[in-house]
Amino acid sequence: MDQRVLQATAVLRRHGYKLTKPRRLLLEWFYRRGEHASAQEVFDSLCRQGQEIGLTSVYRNLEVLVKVGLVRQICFHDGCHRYEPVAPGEHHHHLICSDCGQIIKFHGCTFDRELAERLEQETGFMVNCHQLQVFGTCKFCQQESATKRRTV
Amino acid sequence: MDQRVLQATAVLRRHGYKLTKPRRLLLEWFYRRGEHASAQEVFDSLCRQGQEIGLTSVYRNLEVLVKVGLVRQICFHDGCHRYEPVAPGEHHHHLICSDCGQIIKFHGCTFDRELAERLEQETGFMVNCHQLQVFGTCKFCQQESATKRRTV
DNA sequence: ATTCTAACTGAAAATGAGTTTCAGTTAGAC
DNA sequence: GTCTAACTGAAACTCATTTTCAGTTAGAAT
Ligand SMILES: [Mn+2]
Ligand SMILES: [Mn+2]
Ligand SMILES: [Zn+2]
Ligand SMILES: [Zn+2]
Repeated sequence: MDQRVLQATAVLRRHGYKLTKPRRLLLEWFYRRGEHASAQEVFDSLCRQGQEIGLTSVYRNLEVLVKVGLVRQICFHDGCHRYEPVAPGEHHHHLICSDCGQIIKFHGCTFDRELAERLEQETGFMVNCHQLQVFGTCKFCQQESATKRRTV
Repeated sequence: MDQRVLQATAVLRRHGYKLTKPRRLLLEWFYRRGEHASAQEVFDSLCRQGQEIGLTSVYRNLEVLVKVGLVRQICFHDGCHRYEPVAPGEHHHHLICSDCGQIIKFHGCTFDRELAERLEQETGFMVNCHQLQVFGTCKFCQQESATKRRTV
């Protein structure tokens, strides 16, 4: 079994979860396939691979994987939640086109320990993680709307 | 009519929208009531006030207000979209308790023009706005889980 | 290895946020 | 005032996600 899947299994165990077939399939899928997938997309992809898994289990176990910190849930305002594997030591955020929904990831986050500590002191919260979404218009959609303006 | 509603009306007109009763009710509601409300909550609150408006119109016009930039849509991962009025010159983000869902707003964002410009150059996007969510555990939920651990 | 059972699975039904439809109404241009 | 494209709201619909429940399984205990 893949090294990452093995480590993830240990994390599940530590939280009192068994390693079941659906969980293994999800972990393998994320570690070889991808980012920003919806529950339905993961399900469809696994079905196409000929794997046996129920859509209910996909939803249920995505929730488990998010809870133990192996997967991150993100909202891109496109009608469903999307998921991506958490890679230790890696940190990125997303640039989203408000017109077409295209998603680009980027590095170089400006959220720092200083701000986190200030928030903890001022609010009593214990800060755990953060998500940043930058919205804009992609190159293609900019041209698109420029063309339309000229034509009208 | 309230000054802010009047200004907002001008924005709507500029974008080719009429000022209808539902739109006026929504604007008035946001400018005197609040932040982080779901469509259903705005609807319920207006009904309790004895106002006549359909839930369909609430959804439809929240979309319009977001499109013209008078209202912001945010996802707090609690099952529905939430909305808050955009106040020019004001800029804040949110600290969310992963346990109980409590939302605290904070100022002092570290997203800067420099990062925005770097993204624009590297991706060709035109950056418009951004949202930052910081997740953690609130004071109450920290105690809660400490107590539970001791009791078990 | 066999037994045991709490955790787990998946099909089907239910839920609920949000959207679409459509017949009637209205803002506001002329 | 007249006219009509934009708008409204009730009802029907969509579809992501959750719940239910009868049957299965991981893995702890013996
Ligand atoms: Mn990503
Ligand atoms: Mn806010
Ligand atoms: Zn960051
Ligand atoms: Zn900011």
